[in-house]
Amino acid sequence: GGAGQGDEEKEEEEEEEEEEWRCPQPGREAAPPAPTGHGKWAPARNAACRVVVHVDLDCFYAQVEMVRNPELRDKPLGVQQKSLVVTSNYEARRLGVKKLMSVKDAKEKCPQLILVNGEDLTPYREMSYKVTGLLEEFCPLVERLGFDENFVDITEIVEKRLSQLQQSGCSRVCVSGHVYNNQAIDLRDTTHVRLVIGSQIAEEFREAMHARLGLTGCAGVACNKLLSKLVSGTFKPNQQTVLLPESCQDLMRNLDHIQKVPGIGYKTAKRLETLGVRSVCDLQAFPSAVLEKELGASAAQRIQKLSYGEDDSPVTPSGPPQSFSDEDSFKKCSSEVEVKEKIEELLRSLLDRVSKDGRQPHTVRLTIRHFSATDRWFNRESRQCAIPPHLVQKFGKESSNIISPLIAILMKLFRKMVNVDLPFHLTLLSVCFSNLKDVPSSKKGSIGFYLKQMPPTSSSGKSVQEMEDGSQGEGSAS
DNA sequence: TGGGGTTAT
DNA sequence: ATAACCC
Repeated sequence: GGAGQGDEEKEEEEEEEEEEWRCPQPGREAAPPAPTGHGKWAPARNAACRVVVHVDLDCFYAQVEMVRNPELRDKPLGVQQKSLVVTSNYEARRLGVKKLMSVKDAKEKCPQLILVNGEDLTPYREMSYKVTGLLEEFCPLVERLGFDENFVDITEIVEKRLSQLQQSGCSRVCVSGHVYNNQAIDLRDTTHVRLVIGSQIAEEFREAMHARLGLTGCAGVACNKLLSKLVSGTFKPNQQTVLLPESCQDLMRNLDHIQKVPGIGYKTAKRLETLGVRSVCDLQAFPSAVLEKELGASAAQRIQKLSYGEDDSPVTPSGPPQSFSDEDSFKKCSSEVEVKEKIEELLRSLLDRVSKDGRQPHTVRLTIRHFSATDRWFNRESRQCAIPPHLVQKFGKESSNIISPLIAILMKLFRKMVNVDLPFHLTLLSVCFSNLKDVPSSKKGSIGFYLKQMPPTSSSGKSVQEMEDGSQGEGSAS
């Protein structure tokens, strides 16, 4: 369904920023009290919609630094990685510090700027997962996007509250926060009602984040991920906005460039420009057949639907991370010894993270970037390989010397990419563990595990022997 | 111009 | 293994 196409007749109602609404008068075209399984005669606008919230933390790294050190609260603050200010707080933004500004420019614009180093992402990563975890307490369908954004599919919570409301005969529902375009709410429209309830839940999310974690952020509420994400940015620090379907086209056409559409990145935007497609309107009106020849049928259909605000992609629960990586960039690295030292440093912190996670990676990858005066991106190369099983087993364990065999593997991967007999000039090294698997429960070979986890079966009661058998290959390292 | 992540091909 | 996308 074209979300914004069906312009049903609806009466104008009085509305303000925070509204109160009465239920439909009995006798007028009242919405049937059917949560989802309505009959075939129900008007199309009563079809159940998804309700998706996009939660977007305000200037995340800077906020985390301010939570860690409240003295920074009211001062202009920037988070620095190498020669860049990657994020700043609103005080600094007021004084002209923009996202991803060079330290040089930022200091010129704002000499009082306080800078903290943010190259170690550990505090941000930890806070990020606290936010996701908090949202997961409300509802299991939480998808992460980067460290500072989450999508939550709250359709089920909304349905539950809707039927509670209907059963209790409650006649008032109040929107929380802004309504995009200041559009009038029609409470006879169950989609409106669902989204209004969604706005209340979004408010609860933000209240919980502030009360429990001290964080502020924006939220957008809409019928799909695309729209919720786009609408969350309409009122910016620490506010929320709900999009009603009738304003969908407005939202999409207000985007000044196609690259603002999430899912249309740098490359496709460039290719579309070649075709003369610059605005969202251009993309909507562009002949599908031509677009499919240029981008392939799949991508073409997907992005053209995106241009109409249509997005049926589900909120996919992220769960634990699929990979752990650690990287470092630098001006120059040109000897094998240097490479080995850098790799070892990356490896140490990675192994720490992996062992805290508890799962075992089965793949390791090394990525490098060669120096290039022009075009700093694109020239990354990587090689990966399976981690030999005998090393995989050593992952959760303390003390075992897993680090030197891993360095050996990574140096082999390095030599697959770089002929060390020739001069080289690297500007980045990255190590990534992936293909993470839960450690098989039959092989959790630590003493502590057996002492604590003795299961109810009688056969496992004689585990003193099993413990010694089972720990032969693994526990011996300690 | 950071230091991360994901999915598709 | 790379290329695209996201932050």
